Amino acid sequence: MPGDHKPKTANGKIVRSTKQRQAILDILTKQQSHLSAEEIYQAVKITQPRISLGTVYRNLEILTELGSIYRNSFADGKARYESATIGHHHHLVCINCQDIENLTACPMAQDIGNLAQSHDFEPLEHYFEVYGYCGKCRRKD
Amino acid sequence: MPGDHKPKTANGKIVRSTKQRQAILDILTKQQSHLSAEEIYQAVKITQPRISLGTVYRNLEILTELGSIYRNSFADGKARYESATIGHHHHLVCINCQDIENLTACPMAQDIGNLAQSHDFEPLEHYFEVYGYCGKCRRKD
DNA sequence: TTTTTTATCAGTAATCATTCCTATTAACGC
DNA sequence: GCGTTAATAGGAATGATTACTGATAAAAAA
Ligand SMILES: [Mn+2]
Ligand SMILES: [Mn+2]
Ligand SMILES: [Zn+2]
Ligand SMILES: [Zn+2]
Repeated sequence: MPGDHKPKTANGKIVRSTKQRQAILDILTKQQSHLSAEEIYQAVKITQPRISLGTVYRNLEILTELGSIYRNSFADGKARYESATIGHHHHLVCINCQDIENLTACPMAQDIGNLAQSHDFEPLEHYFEVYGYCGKCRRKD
Repeated sequence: MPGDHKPKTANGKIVRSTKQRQAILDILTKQQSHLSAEEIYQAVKITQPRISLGTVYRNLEILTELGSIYRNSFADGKARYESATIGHHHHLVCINCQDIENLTACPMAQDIGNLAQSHDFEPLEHYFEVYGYCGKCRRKD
């Protein structure tokens, strides 16, 4: 089958299937939340007690490159990961309870998508995050 | 004059006027670029040779709180600061030459602004960044 | 002006997320 | 199974940011 290659990363190396990488992907697929590297590390240790934090970081990078997961960096300066099965979306972040809600609407689908022409810019990726108070926290105040 | 208060931070402390803080604000006002804390530190050392990096960080936090400057955290995980005199805007980031261009258009001014109602969410701040290739780098390729 | 108060300072240590290093392990094509 | 080499565990190193501490200097009070 021409064109049917093994998955490769940007550096050209063939990506092997390992228990550690599969366990990380499983957690993100089942939990459908926005987990930090440390949180993923704690969760995956249940089934893979000997896994190291470095392995978690390396696999999160590979899985992001493969398009299996999304990496999002939020205002607190730490990255959070989620399964890509849900598809492209954005985020509403509560500054009180830290809860992160997905937002299906995308600004690039609107007139802002025209910025490429007017600014001579070729967009590849984009991020849109809204910070504020979620319904629960608003009612507590 | 009722209502004419001294500037205060969130914790209620009066904000004093110091050479160090003024020098940091001057650099961001004159350069009108997106500088990291380290870059600001190097620039301010010219006029304030004894300033410390900790002082730079503390003042960037205070100036952000006062609304005099904007803090933006980009995908590389480090914060960059700019004068707030230009007003609210967003960013086009070139992934080749790292140049950051301002984008006046704002997604919140479009239909996405309605998300507050449909998601029971009270938006306070938001960030929109587009990553891709600027005109210069696109023509080199 | 002189004194008092205390926000801010310089210097430095500590923290936190992330990346790098190296010897060892294990996936997978043959 | 065997050999190649991607991937791993463990730990050290890095880089950005924050916290601590005694000294300094803006405001405020006297
Ligand atoms: Mn999400
Ligand atoms: Mn800007
Ligand atoms: Zn989008
Ligand atoms: Zn906006």
